[in-house]
Amino acid sequence: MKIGSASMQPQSMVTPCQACPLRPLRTFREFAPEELDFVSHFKMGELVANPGATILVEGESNDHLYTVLSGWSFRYKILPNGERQILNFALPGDFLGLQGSVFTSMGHSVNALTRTVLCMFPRSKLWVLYEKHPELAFDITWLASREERMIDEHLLAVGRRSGTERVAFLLLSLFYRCKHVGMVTERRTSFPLTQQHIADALGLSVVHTNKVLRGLSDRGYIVLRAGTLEITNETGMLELSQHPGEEPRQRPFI
Amino acid sequence: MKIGSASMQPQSMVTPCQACPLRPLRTFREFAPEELDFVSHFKMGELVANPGATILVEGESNDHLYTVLSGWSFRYKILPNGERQILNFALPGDFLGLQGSVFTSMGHSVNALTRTVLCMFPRSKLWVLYEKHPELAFDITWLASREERMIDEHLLAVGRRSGTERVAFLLLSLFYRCKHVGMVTERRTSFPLTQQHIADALGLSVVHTNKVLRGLSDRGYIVLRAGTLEITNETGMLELSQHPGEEPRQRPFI
DNA sequence: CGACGTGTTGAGTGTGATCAACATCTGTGG
DNA sequence: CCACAGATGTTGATCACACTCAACACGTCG
Repeated sequence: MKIGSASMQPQSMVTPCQACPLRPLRTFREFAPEELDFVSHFKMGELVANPGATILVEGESNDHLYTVLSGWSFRYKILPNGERQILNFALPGDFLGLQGSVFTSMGHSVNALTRTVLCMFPRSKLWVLYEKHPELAFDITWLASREERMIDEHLLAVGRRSGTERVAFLLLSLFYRCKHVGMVTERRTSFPLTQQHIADALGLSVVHTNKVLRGLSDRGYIVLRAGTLEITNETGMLELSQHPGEEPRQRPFI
Repeated sequence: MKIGSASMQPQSMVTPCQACPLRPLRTFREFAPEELDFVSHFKMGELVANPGATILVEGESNDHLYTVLSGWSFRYKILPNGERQILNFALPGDFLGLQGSVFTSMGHSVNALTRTVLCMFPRSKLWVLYEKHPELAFDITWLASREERMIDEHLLAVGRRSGTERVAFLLLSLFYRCKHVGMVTERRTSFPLTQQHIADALGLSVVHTNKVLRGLSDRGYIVLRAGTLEITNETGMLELSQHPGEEPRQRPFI
């Protein structure tokens, strides 16, 4: 596997928070002018991670927090015997690296799936944020709670759903998340996961994952090819996977 | 199943925060006098939940936050088809109900396993905490991150470990958590879970869980009976389950 | 061109599920 | 005091979902 690299962009080249392409989306909450002002100073630059690049490493401490600006990445853990469990995927607007700022080290690693651009915030200023901007501190708690909720759902899927249900569940969840950040047009979204990623997220083997995907395609639920996912039978997918439905709207982000 | 009840105790009957039985434990961080003062006003009373009683309900909003003072409880989700997935267990010092205060509703339910006493905090004052006590706000974020870390570990276990490994992993994790809050004497701790609980936490059937437990007993790893768990071969358990070892020291609590 | 990552399919196997029966123990009511 | 119901634990027999192994197709890239 070719491991991509990650590089830091100087402040001058980055998109200023005032022109953030995500904030206008209906999904994200409004910012008061002074909040926007603080965040734009909080942001120290951007990190560009190429496909396959490692953004955060389990066991290491990290001096930065990140918000995904564009691209796909994923959080995962590795067992001593080499087995990988993908814990969650990160899409634009998602927050990464909190554990490494709050504890002495990260409990998981993060890799880029596609070229990923992340806003970098210095851990050293996190405390100022908590002191001076309780609303933003609250937002961080909110985001941590949302992450917890997503893992809870994921754990329920892995623990108590069959292979087919799991795959349908994951695809639907990711589809809805893409939709909320404007990445879906006409029931379709770009979808950079390999079958290995799906398998590692769901606790299945690649071979079985392949057969399940084939089954879903054959029955007309989805079309998955060339890095694109199309949900051709949303109702069917909802029933099949016992999915709770789309995540409600409006959320904060930093 | 006999469903227990939960009842609120008037302020006068409760243990004051100044005399909190948990705070002196080495596991928990020190409090500045003004923090202790705030928290003692933040605490509005205690909730006593009998075994089997429901403390929090998925889908409902809740006006209170809780810290477990004594007893065992567990967080879980139920699938439409009735399957239950236990997400985590809560021990003394653990924080509950954040989701219901931060979102409009809880994403999971919480039930008492034994008689459980919880400190109640009003959601309405959470905002004051964020404004006036950024250190405590940070502690809440810390606790949310810790919960996330525990679920990550749990997800890794359910997704990528075998039945035996999973059971060993869960027992060891709970054992270490008990140890940190002073519930272990001589490699033993009280252990109120039924095999059904273990199965529902690990995504296994009760029957298989029973056989696995038997196997662990027969091979001398554990002794589990009459509500007591003894780890008779800790090294063996660590190897078998590929467990990362005891959680590091000092943590905050509210 | 070959190497490698990815996807596909078939054959055989096994871990863990399901079904079923029974043993304990508890609390409840007759 | 005993009979009974219900929750829990135990064990064996059978079954199936998902795993492993294996081979091959296809694309991209050096």
